[in-house]
Amino acid sequence: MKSGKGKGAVKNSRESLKPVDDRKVGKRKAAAKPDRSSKRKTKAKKDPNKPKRPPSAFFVFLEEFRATFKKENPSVKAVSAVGKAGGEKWKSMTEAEKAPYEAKAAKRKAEYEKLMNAYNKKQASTADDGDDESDRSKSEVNDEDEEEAHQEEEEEEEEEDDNDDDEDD
DNA sequence: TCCATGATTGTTGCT
DNA sequence: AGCAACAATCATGGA
Repeated sequence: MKSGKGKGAVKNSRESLKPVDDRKVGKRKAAAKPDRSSKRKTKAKKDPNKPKRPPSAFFVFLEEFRATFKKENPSVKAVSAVGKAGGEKWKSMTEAEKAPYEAKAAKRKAEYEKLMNAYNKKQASTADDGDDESDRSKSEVNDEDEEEAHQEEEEEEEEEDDNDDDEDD
């Protein structure tokens, strides 16, 4: 299935020349904030209900990749090893392969929005703390009754039509 | 003892 | 419209 659907777009994705762009990010990790008060993750204020960001397709793929990678490399210890390997492979994968991951990521995002809604409500409900009143928008949610339409399964299966006579790069 | 960092890319949120 | 920070992971190091 490696051929998959060339789609003609396969010609590109040759940026493998450079393992990493100049992004380097340097300090993108977690806002080096000398706030030891926080338990973990450097930040993470005291928002128990604050939904974390939905994992991108790459992260979804990474979750599975980590298992596989570790399985083949049980000796691996550095997280960067999986990150590099995963990133490299991710770039190697075609959009068709990333599609299922993106689909899951998209779903994850939908849940995130839902959680965000509930979180907003909670915030509005407990808008008691006087930490900062600057944030007054709050979205003005519709008070009570928010439970509705939870399970919204919409599996849009992307049929993978294998075009064998596709040119393999 | 315990938190932060490292490395990947994507996505979200704020300005 | 663009930039910045954060999402998981896990061993290791620094304080």
